Amino acid sequence: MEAIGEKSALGSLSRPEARAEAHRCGCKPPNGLAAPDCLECAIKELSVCGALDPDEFEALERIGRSLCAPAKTTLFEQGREASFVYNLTSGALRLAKLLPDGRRQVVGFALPGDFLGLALAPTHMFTADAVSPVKFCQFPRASFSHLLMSKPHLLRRLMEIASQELTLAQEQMVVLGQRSAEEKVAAFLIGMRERYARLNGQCVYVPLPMTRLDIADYLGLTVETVSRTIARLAREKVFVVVPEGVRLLDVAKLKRIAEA
Amino acid sequence: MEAIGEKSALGSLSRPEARAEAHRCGCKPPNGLAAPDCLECAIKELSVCGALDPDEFEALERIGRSLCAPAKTTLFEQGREASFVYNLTSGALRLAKLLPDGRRQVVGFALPGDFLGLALAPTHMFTADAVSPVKFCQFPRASFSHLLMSKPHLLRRLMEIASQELTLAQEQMVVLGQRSAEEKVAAFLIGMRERYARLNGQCVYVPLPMTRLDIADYLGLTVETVSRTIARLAREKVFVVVPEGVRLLDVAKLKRIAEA
DNA sequence: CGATACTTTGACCGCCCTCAAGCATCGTGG
DNA sequence: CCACGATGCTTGAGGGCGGTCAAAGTATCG
Repeated sequence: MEAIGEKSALGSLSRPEARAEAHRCGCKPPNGLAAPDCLECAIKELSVCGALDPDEFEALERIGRSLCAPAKTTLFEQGREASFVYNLTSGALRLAKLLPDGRRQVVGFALPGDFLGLALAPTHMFTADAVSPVKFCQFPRASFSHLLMSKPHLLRRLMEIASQELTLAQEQMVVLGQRSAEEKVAAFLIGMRERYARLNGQCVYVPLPMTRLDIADYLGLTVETVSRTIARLAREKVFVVVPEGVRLLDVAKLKRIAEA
Repeated sequence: MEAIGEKSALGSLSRPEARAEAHRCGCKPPNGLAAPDCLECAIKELSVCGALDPDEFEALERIGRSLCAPAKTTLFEQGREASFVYNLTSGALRLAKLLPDGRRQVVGFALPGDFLGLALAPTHMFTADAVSPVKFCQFPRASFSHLLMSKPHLLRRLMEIASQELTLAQEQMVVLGQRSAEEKVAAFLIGMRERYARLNGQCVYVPLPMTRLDIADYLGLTVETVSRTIARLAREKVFVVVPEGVRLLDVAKLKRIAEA
């Protein structure tokens, strides 16, 4: 998985295949290379940007760029220098840590509004791959860090997001450490539903842009167990499996399993 | 487990047994009820306070109190209102989340220098119990939060700690999700060793103030498995079990197992 | 259409959990 | 001082959940 454009205008984007991002992700201008239009941004209230004044938006727009990329693009890789911080505006990312022997732990999925770069570390702590076509804003880490110190509002907001993220990580520890396969899958689906509900409103359709393997590596299970568990829950009429997701039939039952 | 002194000068400390904290924890004045002496604090460089100027120390001292408590004291409980934030200066705490059916996930152990209250949430996300006699500083959450906004240095430092904590939580997800029992125990011991090394300097003796059950609930295992795994590693001469901890014999081997 | 990646299903097995019992340590009270 | 109960730790025997291995089915894309 070589990194193309490490020194290109795109930053450290890379893809296993190659080229032709422009028409594949449908961005105009090609690759969506443009200053972000923060005031028009659909998810700004749900994101870091939510805490900003109009003049602060301008400061952000000046240092940032709006980009897009097709599925399977690697935004950045674990261990590499963290040159940028990111804000996802559309699509979904898989955030994963790789072990030397090939095992993988997915530490989260980023959805629109999510901020990447909370770690403030000089290198990335995990790899971020697009599991669907994505749009996102990209800010040079140094500029962003500098902006932080002059805008206590922004820093405070980032701190709130970091602590929210920490709380979520601790919830996930409970899932990984204490729950059965069925409980894990149920908790995952309820979690995804709630996250999409904040974006699109409550809905019985839960999108699952990631693969079964991604889910398995997120829950500390194998693909087979995830597949079997989903199949069983579908057989028990808790939901039906539809392309790219599930349609919930018995939300109460799913919640009961998840919160067991 | 009733909370004594919810409205007392001590804040929300509670213990299953009762009274007599003064001589049992050996604090003078009784209960260690005193303004903290931040400038004299042994672990200030390793803690939040590390980022402060002398005048900022004074501000902290004004709003805070130095306290101590014997083992098994509950500093605060999951779900209760978070009236205070804390800074541990001595001893160790178990931070745990309880499931409705009695299962428990230990989300971490606090050691001297660790800050509690990063979540910035109105209620506590986990229960904090002393696993050994502890000394700590306590700050009213509102005053502390207010101080934060007037001291960008302090906020920035807290943000760094939060992101460090988040990174650690993601590491722990890898341990919980991907590693075998033996790898979990090894990773735990290496982790504890490193944390104590920052406090006391590198040393082959690793203190384990918590019980086997605490370790098990931290690693997503059972007591029996933890006990058996420790016994096996001891049999293989990786370490010897000593009161309140282990003495490492083969650090390299332990690291090899942990990082597998 | 053929290649590739993803998903599902089945059969088997092993790691870790469960259940049970014995042992060590410690604080308490007679 | 020792008896005791409580708490924590260890060890053994057996079973089950989820992992492993294998193969077939399905969708996607060049």
